[in-house]
Amino acid sequence: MRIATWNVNSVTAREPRLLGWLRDTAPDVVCLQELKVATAAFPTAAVADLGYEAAVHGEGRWNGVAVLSRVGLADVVVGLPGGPGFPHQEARALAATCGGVRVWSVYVPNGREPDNPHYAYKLAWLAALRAAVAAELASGGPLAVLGDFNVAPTDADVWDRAAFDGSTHVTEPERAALAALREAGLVDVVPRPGKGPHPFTYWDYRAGAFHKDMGMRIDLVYASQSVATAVRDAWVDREARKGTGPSDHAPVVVDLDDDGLAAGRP
DNA sequence: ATGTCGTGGACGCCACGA
Repeated sequence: MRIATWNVNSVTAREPRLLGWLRDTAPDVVCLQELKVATAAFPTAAVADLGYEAAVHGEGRWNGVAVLSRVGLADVVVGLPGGPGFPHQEARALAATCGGVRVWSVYVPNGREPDNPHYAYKLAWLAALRAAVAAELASGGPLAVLGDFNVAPTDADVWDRAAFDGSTHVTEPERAALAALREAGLVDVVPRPGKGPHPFTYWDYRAGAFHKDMGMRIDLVYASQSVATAVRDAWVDREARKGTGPSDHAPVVVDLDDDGLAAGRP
């Protein structure tokens, strides 16, 4: 089974590239973030033509998450149970069971600046995610949380640590929130590097950041032990960041061994 | 370091978020 995550930065603007990427990459399950469309405006028919069912949680101008699957899509939960609002609940999480794996698509709040109320919201949101994940892990089934976490887990996950002094994405409390997810039972499935030493997944549109590899690894795959042990390969699809009209994020693709996955099921 | 995107409101640009 091939699973992936991609922050598309507007599914409307990215629709041609998304459809082409689905054809070329043929993932079984894809988690999408930053749809920037209302649920009704998601290109459901276009992805259905490629064989994908879609569970969509949109909200207009910002946010928005989805799970696309061609291996079944059941028990959809929209939103983060017990999650905080800013001030209202935003479209930042959606869960579904696909091919026997519980899959979450998450778009963690950005945080803006460490002294911004959005930063406290980010930490509260991550705490709620941990609680929701712990509840899911109690069932013992395979689980994978994929998405834009807006946190670089280590200093090696940003192009220049010094450039992030005083910024979000690298602070100790944000990293502690990721550590808490790992302590709850999830494993950070780190993709192998592409060009350059770091498996970055995001590069700013400005200043030629992509070509200078001034990136960050903030799109993460956090998998339960049974899923992590089934990982055959994981990589960043840098091709999707190239050319005309890319998202500022590249997809992360993970191949799972189906036998290993089956063996890990209770 | 802040150079670019994307969106939507009232435009032919601006504010905002990332």
